[in-house]
Amino acid sequence: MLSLQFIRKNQDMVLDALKSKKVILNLETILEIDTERRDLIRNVDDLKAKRNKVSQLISIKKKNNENSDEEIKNMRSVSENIKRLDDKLKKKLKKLNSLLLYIPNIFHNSVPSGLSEENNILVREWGKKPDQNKDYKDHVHLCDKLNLTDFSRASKMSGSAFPLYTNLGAKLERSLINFMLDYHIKQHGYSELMPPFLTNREATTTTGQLPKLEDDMYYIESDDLFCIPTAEVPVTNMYANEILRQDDLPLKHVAYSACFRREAGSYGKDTRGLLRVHQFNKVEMVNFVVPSQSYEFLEKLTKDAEDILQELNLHYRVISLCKGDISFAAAKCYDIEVWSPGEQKYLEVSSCSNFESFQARRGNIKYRCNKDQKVHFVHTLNGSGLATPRLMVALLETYQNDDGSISIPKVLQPYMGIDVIKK
RNA sequence: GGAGAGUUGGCAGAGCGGUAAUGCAGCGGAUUGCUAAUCCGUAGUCGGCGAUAGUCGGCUCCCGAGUUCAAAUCUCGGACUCUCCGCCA
Repeated sequence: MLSLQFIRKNQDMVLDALKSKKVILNLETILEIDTERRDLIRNVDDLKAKRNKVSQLISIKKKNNENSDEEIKNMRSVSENIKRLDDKLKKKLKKLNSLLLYIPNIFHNSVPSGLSEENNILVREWGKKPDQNKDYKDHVHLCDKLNLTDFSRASKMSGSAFPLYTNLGAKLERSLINFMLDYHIKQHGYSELMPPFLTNREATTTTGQLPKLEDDMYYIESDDLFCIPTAEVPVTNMYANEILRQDDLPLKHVAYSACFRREAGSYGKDTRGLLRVHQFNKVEMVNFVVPSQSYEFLEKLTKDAEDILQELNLHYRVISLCKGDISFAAAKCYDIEVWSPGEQKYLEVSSCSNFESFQARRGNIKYRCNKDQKVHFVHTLNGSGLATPRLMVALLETYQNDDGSISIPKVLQPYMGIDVIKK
């Protein structure tokens, strides 16, 4: 959410964000309602000031046993007017707020222009593509041969695109999660959380999934709760409606969660195996920081995610998303894509974003500044570190051997207890 | 699912129809000056005027509705926390 004051003063930036993020919304309407709002506030505040003054007077007269019938009579009509205007104001505010929730975040000035994927900028690459002459089997083939997943049986209980990991596949999944958690905690100083996987409407609005993306969420109607699409939702809301101490910042949390996405509208795209699934596991990093430092932390957070791929020795690249590719709530975003030898393409395994004060404003997350003792919104950031399905794809494919077995990377061996998966 | 208790400014805690005591902490200032004491100021938010400093006003005692000239205080509805009972992993 942006402040009305900001919108009033920076209409061009807001229009750019609306256009780039493909949000259809009439800014004029919002500004008109805002003007009406301010007029109403002025009127009703004047009346209330009058009421307060006269009430004071009545109180004094009563104490002195003086008659105040005249004042009381006058105040009756004043109060009626106040009520009328307050109702009107409340309706305006409600309408205004519902519109404001649809305004996307504005861009940081380093975000590349352009509306499509091709305009994303390659920031860096790490490692090398594995030997291009080798005959790489894809992960579906490998999982099948080594009994690591069982999609056809999963469909019996949940339908398509819900993974069922089996045997060493399940253990590998668990190992990846534990390795990543342990690594971020030990090497990067994160504190661990295990959050609820269902969140209410309010919390889901804070992070920006609602109201715009409700169709992409799994929803439990009887309790008005949403299955989280990422641990970002519960973790970011941890400090909702709180004023944090500046000395407590930065707060860096890492959390494992299952993630649920309906992927409405993306049927037929990347449907094979683990490439796009409705439920997956992810280790998520969330930062709460002082505004002046948030872009430093975005770089750091992205490196934290990259470290996992480096430890696993997997080839990847980092790209800076252009205006048209950045999500609704983000001001700037890096995607990390790992190389899949089986697919012969890069797969997104992490998205690291700075939301600046966008989520903080929606969730009312503030801190008290040491210097001036005033209260300001924090900046929130988050990034996957990492999501497992595509990581597993790249891992299995990259580490496959000619005899059909799969070597286990060194860092995972303590978790797996073996160094190779074979038939 | 049933019963009870509670929710007040960063924290603690009074007030129970006349417009938020007090204590502590933090921050700012004053004063005295021997590792401290004392005193003063200091919540958030929205709006008006003002270039800024500032200043004036509104709102805010968990949320919402109601009664009243006036609600932290009374009535109704709801959320959350704690305790007990029931059921269940």
